[in-house]
Amino acid sequence: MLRISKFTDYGTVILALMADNPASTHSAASIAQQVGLPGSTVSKLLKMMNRSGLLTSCRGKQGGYSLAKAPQEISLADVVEALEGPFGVTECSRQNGLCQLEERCAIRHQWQGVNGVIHNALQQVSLAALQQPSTVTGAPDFKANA
Amino acid sequence: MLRISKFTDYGTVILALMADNPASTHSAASIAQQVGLPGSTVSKLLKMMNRSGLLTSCRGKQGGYSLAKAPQEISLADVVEALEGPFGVTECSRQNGLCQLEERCAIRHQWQGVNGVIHNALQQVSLAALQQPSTVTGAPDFKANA
DNA sequence: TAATACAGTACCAGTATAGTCCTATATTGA
DNA sequence: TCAATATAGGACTATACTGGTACTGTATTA
Repeated sequence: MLRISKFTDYGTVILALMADNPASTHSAASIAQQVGLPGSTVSKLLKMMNRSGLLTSCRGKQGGYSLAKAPQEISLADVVEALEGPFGVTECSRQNGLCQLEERCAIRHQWQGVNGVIHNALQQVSLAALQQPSTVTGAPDFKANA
Repeated sequence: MLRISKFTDYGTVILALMADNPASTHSAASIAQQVGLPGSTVSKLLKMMNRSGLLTSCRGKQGGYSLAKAPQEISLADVVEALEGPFGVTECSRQNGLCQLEERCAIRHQWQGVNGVIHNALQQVSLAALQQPSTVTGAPDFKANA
């Protein structure tokens, strides 16, 4: 299924919330309360995004998580890769050698092109853009060069 | 995971093969032999794509499957929808009422925008384009209207 | 030193995926 | 009419992934 996981979806919701106050630190509990998700789930997500470098963390009283970069500098592609691993809409666009059809596949390069277009689309949407009423629009631009 | 299923991947390979000879009928067995996939799997895929209206079928001797439309008129979006159901990269862009966060989600409309961009990208790649050496390129066009 | 909050990991249930198999039905040609 | 071919429609299985929970450990602060 061409769909992001719920975790990634939740991740973007959490990050968008944090982007409202990029300077302050947010505890897992307070985030969970605000987005309406189980604390354990939110905590797991925050840990994953911290390990991927999207967040910074601080333990102890007054501890919590903060954005590691400015909201303008974190894209949806970053979030997807942080929570789902290397980007790739097909087996072959993720890593060579995974697909049994690789040798005889006639359309591998075309899928890799599509992969790039979708990746690009996600890269162009930042956390800052997510906060705007309706930021994402327009159609991709394709060229038939043959 | 933002990835098409193997079935969808196989489906595009099969359709691209059929698009080489759009006029003739292809039996499941001959297709399986050519693409190097198990006959039962190919047969299942062909049945699904037939039911979705991408193919037409004919039983009996000399029977088989043919493309229901010209290769130019079948897009990757059509194939994805035929084999994976309604298009949607998030729960909320697939159908209303599926996501528990729907009420309080601040970024739902932005994701729906991203969904549209990706759908558009897939719609612009036809089976005919898949046959070309390197057809898909370019970056999507975004507008920040706020 | 106790409370707070993150770090890491293991675990479980539910669901999706990929693949196989079996029976039924339609078509064709001898 | 009969037999061979080929699709139609399922049921079924094993595996992997997903989403969610729980538990133990560690760092920070008052």
